[in-house]
Formats: sequence, structure tokens, C-alpha cells
Amino acid sequence: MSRQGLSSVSSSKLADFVSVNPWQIRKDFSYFGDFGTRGVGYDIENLAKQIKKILKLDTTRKTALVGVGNLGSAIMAYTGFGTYGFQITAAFDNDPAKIGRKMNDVAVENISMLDTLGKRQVDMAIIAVPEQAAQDVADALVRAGVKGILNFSPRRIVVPKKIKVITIDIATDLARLPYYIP
Amino acid sequence: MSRQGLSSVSSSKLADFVSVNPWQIRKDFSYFGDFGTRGVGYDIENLAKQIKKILKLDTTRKTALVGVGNLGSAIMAYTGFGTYGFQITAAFDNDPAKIGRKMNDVAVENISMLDTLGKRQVDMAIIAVPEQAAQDVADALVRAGVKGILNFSPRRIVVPKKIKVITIDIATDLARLPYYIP
DNA sequence: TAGTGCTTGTGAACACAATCACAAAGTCAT
DNA sequence: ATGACTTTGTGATTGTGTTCACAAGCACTA
Ligand SMILES: NC(=O)c1ccc[n+]([C@@H]2O[C@H](COP(=O)([O-])OP(=O)(O)OC[C@H]3O[C@@H](n4cnc5c(N)ncnc54)[C@H](O)[C@@H]3O)[C@@H](O)[C@H]2O)c1
Ligand SMILES: NC(=O)c1ccc[n+]([C@@H]2O[C@H](COP(=O)([O-])OP(=O)(O)OC[C@H]3O[C@@H](n4cnc5c(N)ncnc54)[C@H](O)[C@@H]3O)[C@@H](O)[C@H]2O)c1
Repeated sequence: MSRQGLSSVSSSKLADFVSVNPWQIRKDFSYFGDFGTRGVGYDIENLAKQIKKILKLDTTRKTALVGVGNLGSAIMAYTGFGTYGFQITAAFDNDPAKIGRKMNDVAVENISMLDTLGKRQVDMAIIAVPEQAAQDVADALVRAGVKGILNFSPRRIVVPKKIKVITIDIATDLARLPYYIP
Repeated sequence: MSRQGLSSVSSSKLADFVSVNPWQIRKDFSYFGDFGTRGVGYDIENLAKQIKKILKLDTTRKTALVGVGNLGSAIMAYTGFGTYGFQITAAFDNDPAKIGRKMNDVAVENISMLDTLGKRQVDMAIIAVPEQAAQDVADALVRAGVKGILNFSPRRIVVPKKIKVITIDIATDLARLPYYIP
């Protein structure tokens, strides 16, 4: 909306957009503060800024990728992370054939260099290695000071409580579809 | 557990495994029927069968892939869909250079062949095309009789109410991490 | 068969989230 | 300045899902 030159938006416009009720929008916003102006609506620029602040998306963050295989290569090629201020600034693999290859200005490093992440201010990582290796990689990432992990392997990985792990299992997501198919 | 030769399991074992309370497990199961035996627990084989039935995962299903680019190639190479009885039996692209290429015994077809899916008993599809093309592809899939769509493009796609769409936006999932990082 | 030890299944109590209805606060035209 | 019109913010209400506590049921032993 900001890009379209609009300056303010009402709760019912927002509600239509995400298919919920206007009062749900207003109630949710009100838990965090008074963002709107009565009779007018919400200032788009300011609203976006406030939401980014609440979700801690108001700073750019460096992210590492571990495992540059089929999925890892796709992720390295993906440009959509910039939307939220993320940069993939490091990639690691244990396959000598892949180490040194460059994609999107990032060179693939040897997995043994993982412990340099702390010094490089990288605090998030994406795991895209075979599931047998996932736990070992997670342990190494935690030792390197990473605070958040996006895990694509279909395996529960165990980390200290302070570390947040989000697991995406594409097969499980696909498995949600049949329930809705007659 | 079945593979490990175990025959029955208690609600508290299951609860530990997925990090919830035992009574939550029992309550949820009880909404669908009496699966367990008091004093013993749940028969693993039967429990798995019942859950598969509830989630409609008790039949094998054919799935089509549209868009054999970076992400699409990774998905075609992925073997994890078999767990839930899914088979990727068709793949489509509009790039002549990709049409005809074979991966995992599936040949990439011209996107114009999409309307043959109905006759081939394919009722689910995965969209992995650029976001500008996502809506057009979705429309074509619906016309071809597909009932469920897994959408990887970061775009809201509009379909008839009868059709179920699940959208996975990897960047948005990654964007959930900073909130938990101090 | 009676007793002991487990584990399930579930009504009741509770906590939380969604919904409603409306006062408060702004805009705009006259 | 006033009145008509919008739109927000929120206490009160309703609805839904989670948690609790315990009776009911089964296995095993003697
Ligand atoms: N491909 C998909 O569409 C898909 C979908 C869902 C989940 N996954 C999961 O994502 C993960 C990766 O899938 P993929 O298809 O890219 O596999 P892949 O085999 O193509 O890639 C794995 C990469 O990890 C590297 N690797 C292996 N062990 C390593 C280690 N100890 N340290 C560093 N690097 C190591 C390999 O050299 C390889 O480059 C798997 O766990 C898979 O189950 C993949
Ligand atoms: N690569 C990632 O890691 C990643 C992550 C999240 C989301 N996505 C999304 O997934 C989608 C695909 O990403 P990608 O990186 O594989 O892109 P890509 O450009 O590598 O692949 C897109 C493929 O779709 C084909 N295509 C284009 N228009 C088509 C049409 N009308 N009909 C049929 N095929 C068509 C192209 O020929 C190409 O092979 C994009 O929407 C992207 O935003 C990708």
C-alpha cells in the first residue's frame, strides 16, 4: 500500500485483505498500543514501522546456510529474504566439490569454519543437510553462538532452551491437504 | 516405534515425545473414538492406522509439480513424500530447455499439458513458479480438476472455496525467528 | 476371586481468545 | 461553531480449547 502511494488504511480494509474481521484487527493492535487515528484509520508508514518493531524485524540480520545441496542451492538463489531485512552472508558444506563455489556473491566454506560465525555477527542459521547430520550441525551452530535456527530436515533437533528452532517439513505440510479433499 | 518392535505406548510416552501433557493427548484422541486399552496404553499399529484414517492419509495420492526451477528441482529430488503415501507423478514447466528432462523417473512436460491431470487421477499439486505466474498456474490447476494446492510463491492466490490452498513462505517462516532472539 | 497397580476416558472447572456493541475522538461541509 | 459521518479503542460477553481430577477398566499375582 505504501508503494502504491496510499497514506492511511482502515481496520476493515486490512481485515478484508487477510480475511478476518475488522474488530479482530483493532483488538490485536490495541494490545500493543494506539496506532490509529479515530475517523481516519492507521497511518500506513507508521503502522508498518510499529509492527516491524514488535516482531523485531527493524534491524537487518545476518544468516548462515548449512548444506548447499538441492534445497540449499535453491535457498541461496532465493532473493525473497531481503523483504524482512535478512542477508545470507555465509554458506557451509562438507563436500570438497562444493567448497569454494560462489553463488550470489557468497562463497561456500568448509563446515569446519562454522565456529567463526560468532565473530561475524551471524545469529541465525538455516539447516539443509541430510537428516542424519542435522543434530551435529545444530550442536555446532549453537556452539558458534547462533540464537535461532530454521530447520528443513524432517527430524526433531534438540537444542538448549534459549535457542529457538523452527522446523519446516514440506512433506508434513503437503500431508495436510488430503484432509480437505473429498 | 513400530519399526523398533514396540507394540503399545502410553499417553505420557507420546506426550513426552511431542512435548505436551498426557491429558491433552488422551482428550484429543477421545474426540475421535476409544483407541486405547485401560491399564495398557495404545496399540501402536492400530493407533497409526486410525490417525492415518482421520487425516485421510490412508490412500496413496498422486501429486503434480509445476515449475522445475531451483526449488522445483529440489522438490523433485526429494524422497520424503513417500512417508505419507505421496507420489510425484507429473512435472510441468514452460521453459523449452527443461521440457523433456527426466528426474526420478518423471519427465518434465509442457505446461500446456496441464489439463490432462484430471484423467490421470492427480488431485494435488505443488506450485513452484515465479510469483507473477502463480495465479495463472493456480487457475489452470483448478480447471484441470486439482483439489489441493501447496503454494511456495509468496503471493496470496485466489481459488474457489472448494479448493484448499496451503502457502509456505520460507522468508516469512525465517522472519519468526528474530522475535525470540534477544 | 480378590487385591494391587496402571492407564484410559471424560465431565467439570478453568483460562484464554474471539466477538460484540458503543463511547470517544477525529474529519469535513456549511 | 455545529452537526453528520467515520473510524478507533475497549469493557463486557460469548465461545472454544485446555487442564484437572477421578471413576472405570484391564493386567497381573497369589
Ligand atoms: N529437497 C527438498 O525438496 C527437501 C524438502 C524437504 C526437506 N528436505 C530436507 O532438507 C535436507 C536437504 O535436502 P537436499 O535435497 O538439499 O539434500 P542434498 O543431499 O541434496 O544436500 C545435502 C547437502 O548437505 C551436505 N552435507 C552433508 N553432511 C554435511 C555435514 N555434516 N555438514 C555440512 N554439510 C553436509 C552435502 O554435501 C549436500 O551438499 C534434508 O534433510 C532433506 O530431508 C529437502
Ligand atoms: N528458491 C527458494 O528457495 C524459494 C524459497 C521460497 C519461495 N520461493 C518461491 O518459489 C518459486 C520458485 O522459486 P525458484 O527459485 O525455483 O524460481 P526459478 O526461477 O528457479 O524457477 C521457476 C520455474 O518456473 C518456470 N516457469 C515460469 N513461468 C512458468 C509458467 N507460467 N508455467 C510453468 N512454468 C513456469 C520457469 O521456467 C522456472 O523453471 C518462486 O515463486 C519463489 O518466490 C523460492
